[in-house]
Amino acid sequence: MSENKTFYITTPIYYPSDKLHIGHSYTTVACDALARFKRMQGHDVMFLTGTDEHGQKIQDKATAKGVTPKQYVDEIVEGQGGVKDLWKLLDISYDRFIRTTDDYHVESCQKIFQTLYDQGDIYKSVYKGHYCKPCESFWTDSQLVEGKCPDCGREVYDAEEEAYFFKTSKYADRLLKLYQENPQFIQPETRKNEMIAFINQGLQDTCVSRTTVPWGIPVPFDTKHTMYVWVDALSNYISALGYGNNAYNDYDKFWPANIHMVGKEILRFHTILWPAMLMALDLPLPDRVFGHGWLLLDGGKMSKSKGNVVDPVVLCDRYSVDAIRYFLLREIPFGNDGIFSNEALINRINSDLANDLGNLLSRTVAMIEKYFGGTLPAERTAGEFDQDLIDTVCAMPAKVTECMDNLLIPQATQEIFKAIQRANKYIDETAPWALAKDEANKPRLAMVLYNLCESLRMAAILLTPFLPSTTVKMAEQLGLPQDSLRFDALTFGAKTEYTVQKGEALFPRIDAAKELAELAAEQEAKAKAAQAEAEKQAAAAMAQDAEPIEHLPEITIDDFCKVELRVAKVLTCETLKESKKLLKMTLFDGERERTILSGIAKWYKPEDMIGRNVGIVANLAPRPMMKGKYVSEGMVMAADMPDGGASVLFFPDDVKPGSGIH
RNA sequence: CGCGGAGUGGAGCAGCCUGGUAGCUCGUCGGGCUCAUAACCCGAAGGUCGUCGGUUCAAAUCCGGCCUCCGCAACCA
Repeated sequence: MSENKTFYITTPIYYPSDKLHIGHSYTTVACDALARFKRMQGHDVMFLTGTDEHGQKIQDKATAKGVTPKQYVDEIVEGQGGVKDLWKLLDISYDRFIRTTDDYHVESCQKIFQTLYDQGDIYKSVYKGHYCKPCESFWTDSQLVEGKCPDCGREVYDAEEEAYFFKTSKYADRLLKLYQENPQFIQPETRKNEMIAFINQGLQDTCVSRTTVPWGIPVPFDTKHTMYVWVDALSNYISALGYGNNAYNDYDKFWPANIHMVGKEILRFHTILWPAMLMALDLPLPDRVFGHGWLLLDGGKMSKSKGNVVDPVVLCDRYSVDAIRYFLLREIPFGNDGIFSNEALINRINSDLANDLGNLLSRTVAMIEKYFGGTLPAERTAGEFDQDLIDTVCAMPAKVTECMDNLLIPQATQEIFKAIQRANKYIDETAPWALAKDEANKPRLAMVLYNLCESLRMAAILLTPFLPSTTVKMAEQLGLPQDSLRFDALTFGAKTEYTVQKGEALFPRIDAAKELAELAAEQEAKAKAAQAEAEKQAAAAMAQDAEPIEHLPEITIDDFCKVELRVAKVLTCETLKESKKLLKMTLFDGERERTILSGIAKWYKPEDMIGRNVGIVANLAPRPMMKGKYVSEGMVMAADMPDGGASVLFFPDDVKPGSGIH
């Protein structure tokens, strides 16, 4: 049992409504490092990733593009630069890739749905919500923005829809017991409290079908319904092993999963709904669910309109795949959010990869070539400082393993770099260049360089799960056979002969100032392009949405001249106790002061108005307002805004009050 | 008072459970070295640990009040 233990790790299945970004890459790279590490430890690993391809949004996107939903997701998943290409680029060693549109998955889902229905865990009821007709979408109370449709901002009305529900509430007690008996089930710990609190609030049953979204797996016994997200998405973790289908036959071998790695936003579904579903199916539960943090940007979240979406492909082209992998694995703290910035990225690459690791290899190999023509002689003499280096390097495997077992990925990388730094210090302590001056010191010099080679070899083995292509280059330069990067070779002294060959720098040092300037320029160009695109789309949307304007009958120039439009300067402006809508202003119209009351108090404060030039209708008959308390002598010109607000027409300060407007 | 988390030298974090000279990485400054990718090594400066109060011989650490920031609050694909 200890031999060939299995290890099953999953990423979330990603929603391919658009290109994946650096956040998705983070999750996947983290799983990849864990999977590779476990494989090297000798575990029989199943590393699953995939895509969640149903739902309204994909249907909409496909329609907009004029293709079928399946064609749309095929392109994003399998097409050029798609999801699979991205994982290839990032050296993701997944064993299986599941698409929720795969036939075998559909088959499994339908069986699971049917089973749950037959045993009464899924039942038919009515889903109450708010419906937006133009968007054809249901919304819950909490989704509404100021009581209106979050997509289009229009009015919604209460509506009911027939739907199937899963009895989540039935499993509340068993879930709480699960958390209590398996403290490691939810990680990190702080999230666990959130989940417990959530359950204690009282669980409601989960809506698991829709009649309004055709792009989904049909409910087998009631085909006007399609499955709504959860059964479809979550069951991928077992359908991919062959549960409920004949495509695979690995369920008994790999289930239950050792780790479901998920983003913190979907942790709840994986720690409440998913175990509840498994309980209902009477299946074993996964060992743990890890909710990792997000990769945030300097200025907040990534958003397309800001033009600051970080594209992993661009970064890999620029800095190499392993540099990006390393940054992601090293920089995001355990379970917390991390911040992505170009500066942090460049600093991390320079200080750890270029200065410490790359330079250590470079100086070691260079010295062996320079002093021994590339091959270390067998005659070597131990000496001062050796033991401390060897102790540090030998302690490294156990420390790294412990970190990885506890999912402390950044700490694991740190342990390796501690040894690398110790090796750099060792060079300073032993000063090989001084030894080289005297032929008598050659055996000592050989030992110093040998110890460095062994340190580098050990580090390379342990770095392989994190930096798979870099360690191959290291092995080449150190003259190690291709298959020597194995955990069973993690013994100091296991390799005795070294013939090295200098190669290119592992990670060329980046000129940070120059690079940042270039990136800033690119970023600006992108933001501009994004803005232009957004404006274009907004204009198109406006044209499409434009409601017919009610035109007034045509008038002559004489009619127009009857209206006296003038510029006036606001002298005073105050709010009125009696009215929330009105601002009372006195204005200078070029010859006298006049009072105007204007219904703009909701959108303008007095200080916004005072001293500004506005356009007024000057010959409007004075009108008593507020029951005759005030008389308004004219009208301030303003445009109607879509939200019902007003935008006042201001003139530049150098326009003389009293100027006519035509 | 809805639930929960966080506030530590310029930046990012650890330490808090199990009170007892405040630690790490980056940055800054000074020095050393020259094998190496202007890299490496050593040293220094810099923090009354958000705030007020309490417990204690002793509090970043335990307890309470307050301020600030951030997650979650139900179906979001």
